[in-house]
Amino acid sequence: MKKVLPKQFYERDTHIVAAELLGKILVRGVGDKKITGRITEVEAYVGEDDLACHASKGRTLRTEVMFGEAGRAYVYLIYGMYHCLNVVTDQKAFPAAVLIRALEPIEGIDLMKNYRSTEQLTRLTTGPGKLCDALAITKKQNGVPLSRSAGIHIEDDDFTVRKNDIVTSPRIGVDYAKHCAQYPWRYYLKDSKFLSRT
DNA sequence: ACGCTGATGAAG
DNA sequence: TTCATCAGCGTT
Repeated sequence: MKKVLPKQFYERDTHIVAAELLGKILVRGVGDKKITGRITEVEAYVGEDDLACHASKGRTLRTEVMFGEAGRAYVYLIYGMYHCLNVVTDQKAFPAAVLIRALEPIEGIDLMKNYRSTEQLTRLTTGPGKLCDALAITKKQNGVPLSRSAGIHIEDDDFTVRKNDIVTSPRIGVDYAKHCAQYPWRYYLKDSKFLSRT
């Protein structure tokens, strides 16, 4: 039975949310079309003390969403050309989020191929920038509560993920974050063919 | 190994 | 107001 993850799901410790998001379905509604994929890889960004987290710069226009309510989308532009999708976690006023890094495509694959301009299934959603391309996610979605009406939400379809299926590693692309760079805060499904490059 | 690209925050 | 930096990707 599919059910939309409620706000309470996100209002918990970021690492628990991150691990539990693996295997869930990211659902994107664009017009009357639907694009979905199973989450295979995520990263946790936790608080102002985490030097890899944008919130370590303090509360600014950009990081405002992370300081707000859980269960909202935090979308930003990186390297001038790619968008990244995060979901805000934990309590209000504590800035934290989970970056969605990779998906296994399920529905709307032809649409994803169009958005991405490639035919290869494994190149559609295997990276945070790629999956935003494939699902047509931009800063227009920044700050929206994850819900059906917003055109973006996450569902539980009772897919089972065992503890042994989850692997952790240091986060990608955060070498600048000093001691925080080695925190094993990347979570992914061990046997998935749909992961970002290592 | 490198260039693309523009928002962001820090420096001045 | 400029400047270096960046939670990535594709091509070389």
